[in-house]
Amino acid sequence: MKPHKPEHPLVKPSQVAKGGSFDPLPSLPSKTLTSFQRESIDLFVGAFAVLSLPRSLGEIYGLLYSSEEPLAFDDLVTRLELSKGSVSEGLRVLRSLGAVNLVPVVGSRKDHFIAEISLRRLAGGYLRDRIEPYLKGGESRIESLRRVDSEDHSKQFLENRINQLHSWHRFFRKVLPVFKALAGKI
Amino acid sequence: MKPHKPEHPLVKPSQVAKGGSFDPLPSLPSKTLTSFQRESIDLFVGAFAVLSLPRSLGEIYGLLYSSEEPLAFDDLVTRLELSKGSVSEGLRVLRSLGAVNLVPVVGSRKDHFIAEISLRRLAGGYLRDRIEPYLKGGESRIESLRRVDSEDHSKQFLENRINQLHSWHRFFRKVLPVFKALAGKI
DNA sequence: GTATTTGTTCGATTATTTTTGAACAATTCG
DNA sequence: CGAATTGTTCAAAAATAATCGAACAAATAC
Repeated sequence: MKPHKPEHPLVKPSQVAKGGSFDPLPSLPSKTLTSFQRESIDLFVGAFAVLSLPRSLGEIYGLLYSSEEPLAFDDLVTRLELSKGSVSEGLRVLRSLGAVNLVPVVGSRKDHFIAEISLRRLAGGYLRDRIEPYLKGGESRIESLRRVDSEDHSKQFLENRINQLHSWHRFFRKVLPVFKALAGKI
Repeated sequence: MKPHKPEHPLVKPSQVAKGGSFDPLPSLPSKTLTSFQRESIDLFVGAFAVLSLPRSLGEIYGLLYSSEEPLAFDDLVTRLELSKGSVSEGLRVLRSLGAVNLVPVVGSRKDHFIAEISLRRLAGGYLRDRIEPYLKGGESRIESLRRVDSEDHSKQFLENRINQLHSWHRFFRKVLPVFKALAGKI
């Protein structure tokens, strides 16, 4: 059956890669930010959205990335106009991903943060936390498929599918390290 | 400052790569499904979750993947116990991603669907729809950063950052095709 | 010790996404 | 032409996720 109406959006707004279209983002905090910082935040909010990571993470990373000096917790709260809760949580996740590092600043007892700028480490953290755990468990899952008996399926079909799953699995296990290695060259 | 309490989950449930842990998924439809189908659905729901794609998409793809014959719209509705709306929308997205194909079935006027099983096409569709648009626009965005004047930033710092963004951008533009090509070899 | 600063926690609120279901449109059947 | 089948649409509900903010804890300062 044909569609009643011609078209319809394909991806959800938060995942839309707003690339060339410079349509105004849902209003970014502007006060006390340089235009470089504003544009960077914008850029990273978009990049994080591609990975389905929340906007606040993109804002925090973007501001740190575009700041010459380490920023304190409090700077993030005031400049991004985020709540302390969001910043605390955001930093926790970013740090666990290895995207943000805590640095000591002499003469201050506040924590200070800088953006990790090694692509290798950025990509590595993301893959480690978000992709690899799934791949890791996949092995045994696929193996357990071999142990289901045919029921309604032809032996042939089952074997083809399971073999394919295996080879997909091997593929990703092989390619991720290659990807990381390449990222290390940047 | 140190955390008050030791730990806390790191990623949201929907993104958790439930790998080795065979904890029961939030209840899957079981009626009329073979155990191979149930396990496959489970597997793909997890894989789709890694990409932050909704559970219903994983279920639909998983069932098609593990079905020997093409399935009609209606089969999906009844076997997965999803609403017609969800299946319609799910198929629309999966088709647009190139993950599901419409096939003719003689003697039936219903639409019938099969899973795309070429990794090359699967990955290609995802990258094309979700990643490439962002990369595409990135070019001009980064270029426009060059035109902001220094304000508070040192010339040096700005240049470093912008050059790095450029090289990241080049990296991804180069690596994605390589990835696709590799996926084509499977 | 008491106060202040700094950051975390967590329940509540808001925002977003996903799913449902009923109305509707298109197509084929008789 | 109706009637039946097949699938789409879209508003509303449900589910999930993100953010806020007040209460709290830890560490240092005084």
